Amino acid sequence: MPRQSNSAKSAATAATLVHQLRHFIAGVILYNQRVADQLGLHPTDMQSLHLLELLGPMTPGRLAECTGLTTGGVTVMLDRLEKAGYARRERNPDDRRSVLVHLNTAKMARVGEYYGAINDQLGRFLAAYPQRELETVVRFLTRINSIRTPPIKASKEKKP
Amino acid sequence: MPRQSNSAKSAATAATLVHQLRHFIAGVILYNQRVADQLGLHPTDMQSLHLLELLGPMTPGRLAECTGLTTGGVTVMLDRLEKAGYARRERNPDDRRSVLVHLNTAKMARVGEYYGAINDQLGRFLAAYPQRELETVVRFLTRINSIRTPPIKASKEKKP
DNA sequence: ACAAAGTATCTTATTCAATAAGATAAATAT
DNA sequence: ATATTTATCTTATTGAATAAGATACTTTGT
Repeated sequence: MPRQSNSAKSAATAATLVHQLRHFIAGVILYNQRVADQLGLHPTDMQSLHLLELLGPMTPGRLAECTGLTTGGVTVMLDRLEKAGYARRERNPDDRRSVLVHLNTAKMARVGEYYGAINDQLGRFLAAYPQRELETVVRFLTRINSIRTPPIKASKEKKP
Repeated sequence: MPRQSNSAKSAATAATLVHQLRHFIAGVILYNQRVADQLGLHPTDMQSLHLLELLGPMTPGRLAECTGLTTGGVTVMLDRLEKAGYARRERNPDDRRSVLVHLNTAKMARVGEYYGAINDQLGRFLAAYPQRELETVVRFLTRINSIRTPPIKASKEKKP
């Protein structure tokens, strides 16, 4: 067997990494879908709840950007989430045209229970994992998250 | 500042990791949504294309399991994908009730172009990354992917 | 200070993906 | 052989998301 050059080896590692990452993502998307189903929500709703948890209260407009929905779509989604008690609109002190979406933390705790099984498994997995390696992974993720995501236009191709 | 115990430190690392992971996932979901938009597809369609790429040809039934759709939903999605030339149904040699969904690789290459920008960035990022650390990350992802995902029922809560 | 332009959200009519329930056909079990 | 199970498809229906435009507030330019 011919020995690999360092760069070939590194390319192979990168390819494996991408592959494992894609598997991971596919699994997460399916899991989210299942949880959403259980809660009577849509993947889009789940995504919004996650975003609000991660980034804190934000305007419907920003939520539209972060979910890829139109602002009209966000309006009806918020009506839905508000009616079901997941979130509420509060006036934005900085701009009276605007509104801030806040989560209902009690309700979110209930949502969290649906992630309980996977959280437990993940918790045990991580607790048993070598600290040094976890730190390496954290660094990796943090850096990858800081990559400015790319020049994708938010809108559809127009036919000319 | 009080010094942290090792287990406290490890718990903190785990929490950071989960947080970064959630950010990563939210970003990926948004990106997928954007690409789907561009292609005139739905997130569900994208997910199916990804699954078929990752796992190879499979039956509509398995696709239903992996996407969380009903089999009827898969049927119409496949009609859609087939009409648009992304995939085709071929008879399953092992079971004549059944069918295998194959991707159109030429068309998938075109889909890949929409991931071009991010792939380039990711490629450069990974090429510049220390090989040892990438290997650590690959190991991490591989193990996390092998965790048998959890006891979530595929169906909605019934009201009793 | 005022009008014009810009921005943020909401409204409404419409479209079409997804579901639910059941039909069809083939495989497996009794 | 017949019954049961499994795999996909069909059809009617629902409702999420869009597109286009309305409303309300802010900012900018004169």
